[in-house]
Amino acid sequence: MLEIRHLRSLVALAETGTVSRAAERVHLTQSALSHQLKALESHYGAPVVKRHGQSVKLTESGQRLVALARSVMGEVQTAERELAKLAKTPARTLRIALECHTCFDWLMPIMDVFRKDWPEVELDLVSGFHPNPVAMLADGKTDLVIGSENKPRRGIVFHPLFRFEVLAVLPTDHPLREKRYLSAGDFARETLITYPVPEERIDLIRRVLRPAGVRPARRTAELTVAILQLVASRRGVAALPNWGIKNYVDYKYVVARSIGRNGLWSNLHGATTAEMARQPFLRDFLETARRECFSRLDGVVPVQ
Amino acid sequence: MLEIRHLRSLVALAETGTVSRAAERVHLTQSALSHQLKALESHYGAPVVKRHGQSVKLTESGQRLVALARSVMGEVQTAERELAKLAKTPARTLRIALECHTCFDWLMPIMDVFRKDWPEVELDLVSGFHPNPVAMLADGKTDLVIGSENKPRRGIVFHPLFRFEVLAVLPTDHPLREKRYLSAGDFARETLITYPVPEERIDLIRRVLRPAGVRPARRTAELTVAILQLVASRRGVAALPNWGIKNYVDYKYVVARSIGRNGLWSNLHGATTAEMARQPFLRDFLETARRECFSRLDGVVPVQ
DNA sequence: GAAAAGCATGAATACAGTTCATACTAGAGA
DNA sequence: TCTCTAGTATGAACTGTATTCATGCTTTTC
Repeated sequence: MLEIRHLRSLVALAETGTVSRAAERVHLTQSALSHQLKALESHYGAPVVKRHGQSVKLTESGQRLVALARSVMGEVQTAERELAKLAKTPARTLRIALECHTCFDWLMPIMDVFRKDWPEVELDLVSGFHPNPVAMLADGKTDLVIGSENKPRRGIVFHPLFRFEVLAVLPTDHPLREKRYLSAGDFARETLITYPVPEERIDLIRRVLRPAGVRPARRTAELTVAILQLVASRRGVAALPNWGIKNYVDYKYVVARSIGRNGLWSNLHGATTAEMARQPFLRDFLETARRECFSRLDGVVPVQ
Repeated sequence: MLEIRHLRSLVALAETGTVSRAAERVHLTQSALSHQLKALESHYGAPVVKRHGQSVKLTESGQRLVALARSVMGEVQTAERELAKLAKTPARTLRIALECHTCFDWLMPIMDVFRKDWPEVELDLVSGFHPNPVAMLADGKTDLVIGSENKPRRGIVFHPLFRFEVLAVLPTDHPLREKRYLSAGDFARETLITYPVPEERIDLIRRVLRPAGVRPARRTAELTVAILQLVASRRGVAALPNWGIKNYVDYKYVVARSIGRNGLWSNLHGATTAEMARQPFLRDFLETARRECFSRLDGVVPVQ
């Protein structure tokens, strides 16, 4: 029997193009989603997806179901917004903690969009540095943590947001600009300008430099613009998300290069308690974030 | 998390007005539906139904959900019809066996409506008398049995259709017409005109006359009009569904009286195998039948 | 020709939803 | 006012379905 959960899965499948990623999106294992698809196919007596090399493609039946799903999910969303207003719970708050500094940049416009749909939900940013933001969820200190950490933990749900490339940012006249991509060794004699957070929070250090035994000098700045200003004035190099520096690169204020042959990619997640994950307004927030980020930010792709 | 099954339950609740009957409609126990409602209410933080004496009324939230449900179920239905056409299964057949003779009268127009939505489904009427029609389901001799029998049986699902009153039909000048309602004893000296089926299939005999030890003379006729013609010409009395004789009573061809103080009521069900019950076209057929009967037939009420 | 990434599938498992048993409440009828 | 009936609520036990786990197979990539 067709249920809304099947529709959700199908939409995720249509949007990600593979069973595994779709499964992650709807918090299932690849296996579970595979079984689900099989059940649907035997129920309707028609294939829903077609193997197509590595990925899967929706058949005509599948597309019809996705169309249904989109429409139904839209209606459900609208209805749930209205129900939330009718609910007895008076003022609700969504407290958001950020693990990554740059996220401020895209979060603000998304909060504005969200406020239109859910005026009765109070939005708060939990500021300051926190050694273990995810633990704050369990402690009830925050409701949503946005970051890249993704180690499974009892009672905590990770919602994939998007995937982006971390680029090395150089002064326009820096000699390394000649290389197509930078390697760990290239940073050895540079000063690395970062946000004021511990080393293990900086992808470049944790995933590239430290494994290669490279420890460049470090200097910190609070704001993205401040970091870029330091780079432009040749005080060092930085590693920042592609979407965060696009404008500065376009205007030739700085130049950007990939880190490593395939680039250094990072996945952004939203973490919540299992209970919060059930709240319609939270689901809506995450969906808004994904949708808006894909359309606003350049170089952002679905989580892999 | 909201699922389509919740929406189905809510529609049933809105249409029947009580939890018990709604539960029967969606093949659940009263308890299960009660739990379901509670879960919905705690999920949305708002009551969905309000106790209102014997029955229950939907709250504003409940009504909003029912509106959602109606819309979603309509879309699902449309989509499933289209999927059925895309399915590999070539020609499918719905074989209908009737336990009650009069049912021909309302079934024909419903089959016409159904054919428009599901042109690819072949409709067959399984004719002739069958001692145990429900057993034919298990034997694969038929797909749907319409009748009043309702004893639970492994693998067989009973879908409530509607409830109607069986009225005594008398010649216009019969002395019993003076009574507001007839009792078992009143039939003692009458000839009872029935369809040619065994006694236990005739509600009046099984539920009223036999318990009272009354055994009137019997005479049979195949068609409803033939029975009415016999009654009108004073060859005996009959017991027929209210909706089947309305026109004849309105034109004073015969008169009708209740049987017993509260009338003799009968529930009509459609029985299928559990597997067939899952088929979208079958669900659609039953829904069409219910909808059309309620709007076409006078004196028809939901199953109690 | 490995290695990696992805899907399918049978068996084991977990959990949500259902049933069971029972209590409770409102109304109808004596 | 008391009893009876028809309806709903609820906790505990259970069951069946959906999910995960473990694994094998296929395609792509280097």
